Amino acid sequence: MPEGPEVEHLRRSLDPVVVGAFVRGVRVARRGVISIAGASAAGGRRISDLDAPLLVGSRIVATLRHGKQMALVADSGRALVVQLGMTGSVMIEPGPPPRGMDGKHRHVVWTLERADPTMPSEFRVAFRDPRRFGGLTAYGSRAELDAAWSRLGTDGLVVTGAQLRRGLGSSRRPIKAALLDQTVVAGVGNIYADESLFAASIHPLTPAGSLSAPQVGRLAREIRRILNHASDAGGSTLRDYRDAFGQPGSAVQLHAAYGREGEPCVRCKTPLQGLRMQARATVFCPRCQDLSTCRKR
DNA sequence: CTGGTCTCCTGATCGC
DNA sequence: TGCGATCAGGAGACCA
Repeated sequence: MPEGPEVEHLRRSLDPVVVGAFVRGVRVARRGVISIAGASAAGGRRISDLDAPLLVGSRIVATLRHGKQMALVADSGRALVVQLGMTGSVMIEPGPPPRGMDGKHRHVVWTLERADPTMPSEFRVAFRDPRRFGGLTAYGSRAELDAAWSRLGTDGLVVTGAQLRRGLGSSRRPIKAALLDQTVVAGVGNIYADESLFAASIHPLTPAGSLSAPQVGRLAREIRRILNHASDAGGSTLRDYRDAFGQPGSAVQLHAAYGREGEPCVRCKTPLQGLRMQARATVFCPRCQDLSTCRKR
């Protein structure tokens, strides 16, 4: 499932193709995936009213990312945020539309054009999301986008110990639940929460506010390291994730905890344990991540 | 305010 | 071979 590293890698693969491109048109197959910031859902809007929010008639000047959200910024000042949810993808389509299953659930398809010898002058960019946990949110200005992103926690690829400590506060909820909260730290999802806690030797059920400053510092360091490493490896492709060119990522090979329940810990060979938290699979090493050693308060 | 649970949604996989 | 049940989970709604 796409988390910060997958979205970052998608952004990197998309950036050189879309920045500088002109948005000639858009086809909206499912209005429900679009929302307009500060307004009601786009469901009742006329399709033509969605042209400007979807950046038609403007040129894309930048791609940005915060946490699991990616934004396309246009020279009109507008910004469009893409959230991939579970199964979302943004794909560049230089040729004919994909057939079969890959051609289904393409909810929004833009036509872009650019003067570039490496691409046809006109190509499509498709937002596809079978399960529809993702969607598009249109912002009228960069300031609105910044305001929305300021309500999220610091991005996980750059989060410091002090910032993470501030985000965790004195909460007694399990540290893993806190890491999944995007207002605490943005971009950490189920996979990288497990990986980070494993790397920092912290049990997922440890009350967040009971961690010592050095423990939180180490956790922040591991989050940064793991998210950046995974981004460079192209993200974790379990099943659905692909970059803008349809390529899977190889970061699954880096996983030491996620998806390895019952397998030996890479550090101490103890079989990894599993539990469910908030209906999410959680894997940890009962020896390396011992709950009893956490600081009591 | 906080933290837990429910809900959305479809494709892959499993058991019979 | 077919088919129903189960599972995957991000994020916001909802509730105690």
